[in-house]
Amino acid sequence: MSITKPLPKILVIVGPTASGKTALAIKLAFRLGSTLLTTSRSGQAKKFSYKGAEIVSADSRQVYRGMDIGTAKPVRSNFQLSISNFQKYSRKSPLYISGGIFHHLIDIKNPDEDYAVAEYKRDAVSAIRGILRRGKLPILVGGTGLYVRAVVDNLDIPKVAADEKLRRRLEKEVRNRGLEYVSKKLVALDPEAAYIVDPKNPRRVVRALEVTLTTGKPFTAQRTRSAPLFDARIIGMKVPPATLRRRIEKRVDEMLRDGLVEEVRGLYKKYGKVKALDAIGYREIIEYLEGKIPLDEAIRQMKLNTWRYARRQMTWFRKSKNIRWTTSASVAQHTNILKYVGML
RNA sequence: GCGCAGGUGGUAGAGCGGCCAAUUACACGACGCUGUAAACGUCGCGCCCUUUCGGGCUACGGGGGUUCGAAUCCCUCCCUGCGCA
Repeated sequence: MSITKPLPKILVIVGPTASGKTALAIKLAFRLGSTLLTTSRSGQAKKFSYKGAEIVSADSRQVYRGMDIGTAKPVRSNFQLSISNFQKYSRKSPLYISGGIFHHLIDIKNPDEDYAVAEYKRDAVSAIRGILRRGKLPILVGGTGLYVRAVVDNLDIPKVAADEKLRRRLEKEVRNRGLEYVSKKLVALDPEAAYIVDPKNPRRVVRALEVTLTTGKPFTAQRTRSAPLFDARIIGMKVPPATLRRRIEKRVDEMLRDGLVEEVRGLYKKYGKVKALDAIGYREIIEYLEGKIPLDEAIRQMKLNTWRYARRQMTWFRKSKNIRWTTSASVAQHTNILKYVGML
């Protein structure tokens, strides 16, 4: 038995859209920061080993610049940083600050750039390590279940980048010879795939084949999981369905008022129908801009699709056994959460 | 008032004598998914019983008929849309 160093703790906040994840994260981060000031002013010893917190976003659409209103990005504040502070943080991309707290992995790509889980995992892990190095608590916040899981469960994503040409070829094969045929082809090359890859899901079958064909090794042997990198303490936001639904509808209305149509018009003009814009709020408004549906119909669909997305998110997180659910975010709850991550 | 077309499950909309608890789509519900993940996919969806197979009950505007058998045919009533008055 070797003595292993305890894993660094991180706080993870998950939950459906519009459940208030980011707001909670900012409050917690802010509280850690202010607690520090109090203790140092009184000259007492530090009560905890972190000097605050920084947020790491786990949101597949907020990574894109310009997709602001429709993704409900936290409002960016123009915070004047002192030179020394600025140098302490990343030089790679401009800092994203909201509510006085640093947010990582927001606005890091243009909508026409590819970005996927593997890249996300790499970036998130490095962001978290940076935060830990600075002696702060990393708070991973997001609704993209796969992204969160990639980091928390330390998934080994096969290092095969998307090969558009190959994908197109395989998709064509699915159309011409049928999905069943292509699925069988996969199983012939990777027998394990028979009970791991859903043979009825073209996208998953194509990806598995993509990995198998380009590496010459079975896909299923490559999607493994390594020992955890962090001691993740996960908080789940639980909101009563009726409340969540109301919030979603209200938020969609606000997005429209804030100029979503103009935002989408600009992005669509500049980038066309790129993958990043295949997102709720953008899809529907594009339909409207193309004259396919009236605006009120686009809004109706946005509300509905957001709601259904929220449902799917809840399904995704529900099955995680180690989530500690919280219904409200009172000060007492904050204290409990911080105790949970060993911050108090 | 006359003529024509209709009234089917949460909605739209098929079925037009037995294979119909009723095609399909949407909504709704449950679930899956390791490089598109706000993506992609699967299952369920009248009620009741049954582990499975299956069985029972109530249903296609109301009522009444024809028939071994009706959502489907006939009569009648009510309602809706269009045309003519």
